[in-house]
Amino acid sequence: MSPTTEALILSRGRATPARVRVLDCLLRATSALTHGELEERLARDGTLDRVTLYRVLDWLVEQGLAHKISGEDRVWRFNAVGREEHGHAHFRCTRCGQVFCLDDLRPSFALALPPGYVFGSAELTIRGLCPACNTPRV
Amino acid sequence: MSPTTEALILSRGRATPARVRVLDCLLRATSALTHGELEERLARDGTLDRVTLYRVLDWLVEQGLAHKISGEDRVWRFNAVGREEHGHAHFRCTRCGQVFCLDDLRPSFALALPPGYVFGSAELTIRGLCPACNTPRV
DNA sequence: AGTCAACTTGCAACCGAGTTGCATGATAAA
DNA sequence: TTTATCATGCAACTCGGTTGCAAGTTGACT
Ligand SMILES: [Mn+2]
Ligand SMILES: [Mn+2]
Ligand SMILES: [Zn+2]
Ligand SMILES: [Zn+2]
Repeated sequence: MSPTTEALILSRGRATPARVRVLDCLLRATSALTHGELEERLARDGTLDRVTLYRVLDWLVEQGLAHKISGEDRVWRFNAVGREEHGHAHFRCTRCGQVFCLDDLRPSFALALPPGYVFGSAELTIRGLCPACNTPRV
Repeated sequence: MSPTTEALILSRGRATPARVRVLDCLLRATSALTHGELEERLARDGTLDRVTLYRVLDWLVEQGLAHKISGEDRVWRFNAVGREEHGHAHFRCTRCGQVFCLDDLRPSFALALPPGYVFGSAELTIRGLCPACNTPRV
């Protein structure tokens, strides 16, 4: 819909309606979305096949326009990738289950791996309460 | 089998053959094991129902004798818990897929959460090459 | 424009890790 | 020994995700 979304996709391949709709939805979201959540939101303005949605998501990840987060509920969550490559720090709310990307939180760890291990990359997940779930009781 | 394993379980409940066999297998393992890997290893000395294995694993986790690790392949991996509560730092080999617990690696992060978020716990996963996969080419 | 290969979509069937219901077996307390 | 509680085995099920294939769309090249 929005021209920026379409331009983003065009820079990587064919800007099909499905791709534009999905990326648009991801860009608008404030937290990472599951396939099911996307399906629900997209259904509000037309139909989109389950499998097509899976394939569009895979394609977006492949193209670096989105990334997917694995969680404890065996469900992938997807998030549009901003201009900057982030440090993959994520926040999982233990109350509502939502997952937020902490884009500008680049954690610094001091770690010494046991001998023989070769460091590749690190992924940090914080568990706790998100702002919405952290409302003081009335 | 080993008396220590049986004692460990007895301290938490009934030491059934299935529980002893499973925990014994976990204690002997050098990396975290999937349900499938356990099934395979346990099959070598007798039969054990798939569902029973799932339930035994749940029970061990519930009792604090094991803990489970979620990964990118949507498969739980289980690991016996030593005496000390570890800091949940894990190493996932990007070549062989094995997951190792870095028990004595207690990473220190410097992180500042955005306002509104309440810190609960942190989980750190390192990706890279495990010692076995890091053999220099001959 | 017209042709054709490459890509995209939809549908149905499938996969596999994990779960549930229920009947049967073992165990421990009363 | 009776009885309630817990553990096991089997079948059927759930559910997120994948695969095969036929039909539709796109775009490059005559
Ligand atoms: Mn992220
Ligand atoms: Mn661990
Ligand atoms: Zn929340
Ligand atoms: Zn390895």
